[in-house]
Amino acid sequence: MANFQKLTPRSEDYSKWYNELVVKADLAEQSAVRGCMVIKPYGYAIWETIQAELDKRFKEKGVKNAYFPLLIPKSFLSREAEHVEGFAKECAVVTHHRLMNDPEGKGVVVDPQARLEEELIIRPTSETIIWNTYKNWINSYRDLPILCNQWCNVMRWEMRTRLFLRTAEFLWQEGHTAHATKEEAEDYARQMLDVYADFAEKVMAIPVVKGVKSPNERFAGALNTYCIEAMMQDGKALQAGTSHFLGQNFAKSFDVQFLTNENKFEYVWATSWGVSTRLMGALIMTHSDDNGLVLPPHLAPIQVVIVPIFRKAEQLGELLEKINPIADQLKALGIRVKVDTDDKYTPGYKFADYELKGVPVRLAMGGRDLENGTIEIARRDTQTKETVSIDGIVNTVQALLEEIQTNLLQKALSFRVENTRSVDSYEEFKEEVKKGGFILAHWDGTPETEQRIKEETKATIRCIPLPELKEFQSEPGVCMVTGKPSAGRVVFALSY
RNA sequence: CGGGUAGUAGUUCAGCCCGGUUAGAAUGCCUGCUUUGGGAGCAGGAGGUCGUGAGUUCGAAUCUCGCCUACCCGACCA
Repeated sequence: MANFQKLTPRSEDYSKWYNELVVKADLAEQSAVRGCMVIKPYGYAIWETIQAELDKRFKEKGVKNAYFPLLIPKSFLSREAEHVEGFAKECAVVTHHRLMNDPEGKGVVVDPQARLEEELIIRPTSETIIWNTYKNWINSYRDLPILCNQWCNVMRWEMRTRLFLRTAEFLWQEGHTAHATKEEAEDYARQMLDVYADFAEKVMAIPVVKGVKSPNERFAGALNTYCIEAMMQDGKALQAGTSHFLGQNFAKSFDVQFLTNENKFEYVWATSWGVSTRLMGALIMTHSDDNGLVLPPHLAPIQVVIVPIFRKAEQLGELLEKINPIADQLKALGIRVKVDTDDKYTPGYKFADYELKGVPVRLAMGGRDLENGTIEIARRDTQTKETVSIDGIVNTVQALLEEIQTNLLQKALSFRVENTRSVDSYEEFKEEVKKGGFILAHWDGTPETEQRIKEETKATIRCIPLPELKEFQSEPGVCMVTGKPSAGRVVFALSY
């Protein structure tokens, strides 16, 4: 047996495990640029599936895709006071437009003559450039609503970065909608949150808590921020998506008014919503184990891998006579199948490798199976395998993929339930927070109290759960810190 | 951005303290033979401006300083 490198176990060092997994499962790697990653083909294939699934759901909500510029005039950012306050510290700025040969012969230097009159900001988010554009698109109530989304990259000059979880440049989608009424905009922001939650649970098998952010955690420039919060295996919370009700803030900053059917001018109501490549991080930290990635079938680039076990080329041919029809039938059902006929690696190597890559179902067939009319079927999520008759294998696999999808969600949900608890005293809270998980506690609703809790325990309010989440509702009580009245428990946790 | 650790072959690392031929190992990679039911074996081969720029020195992977990058702890954030 050769010396192969296993992943650092999660119990030993969770973040080391995460970093190694991302690289070894071939999802992404560091680039030459600080904080910026290269997303490798296998990782990007997962992202493309995420995109495709979300895009389909957006379009069902009437959203159309568009594209706005990467660069934003510096002056735009200062139009909305809170917005600039929120992003100013992490912006990359373009100041020149030309290079020249170094007069001293050391490569190229920035041409000082080529300084821009107004600096351009590499978008950290696109509200400003989009609202500047919407101004030209909107005259009357008949122009509304505008429901646009763009898939793009953004840049936030983060101090400390981690692959997928927090990179200086990341990929995302940002939806920006314009509405005639407050009610319609609020409702739309809420609906998009449902789209995200449904996607997270059905496709990514990640259970999420839908809620609203406390004022401290709200998006810069928003009146209300809805979010979905997920619990990672180490008990920390990860914000998986946000949907903002922006009120008329951006309309006022960019003077976007429309004429109502009563011939009056009114400011437009806005929403914005987004999810990013951070979802990849959520995916990894929700399902994967010490043997590598575990992918929910709905997202797996390869859903089923078939490994023939053979000695000679003739034997491979015999095996393929059985395997190819199975692969074809699976493909006909829309299942993504790979038949691995490579003769360079041994079956053992392949098994370990596909486990590292998170392929949900593995079929293996060798000489014994040929004689017996059987096939070995192994599932990634439970690490179990059995030898079954080749008859009906196609239906078995199809059903198993759905079972794995369901099982992953259930497993993640159970984990969250086990690690969610109510706490009433602040002393107890301080102890419980260290153990990780979600803590449901009463809070007086003030930013001061939240800030104090954050400073003393590092825990933040992840969200105030929506009323529809029955298991998160509670009787009114008193704040665990100040003793002042509290309408209901909110979710506290350490977070990414 | 502050404190700490590190950067040598594709990867993981040894060598550095105490400067001195041609910089090593394992693994991976290539070729051939052999093997294939949980990371096979043998033989041969390719692969490194020692992160980068200065400096000290007759001589630097090794000593000094700057810079870059990664990781950990803070502050900041999706």
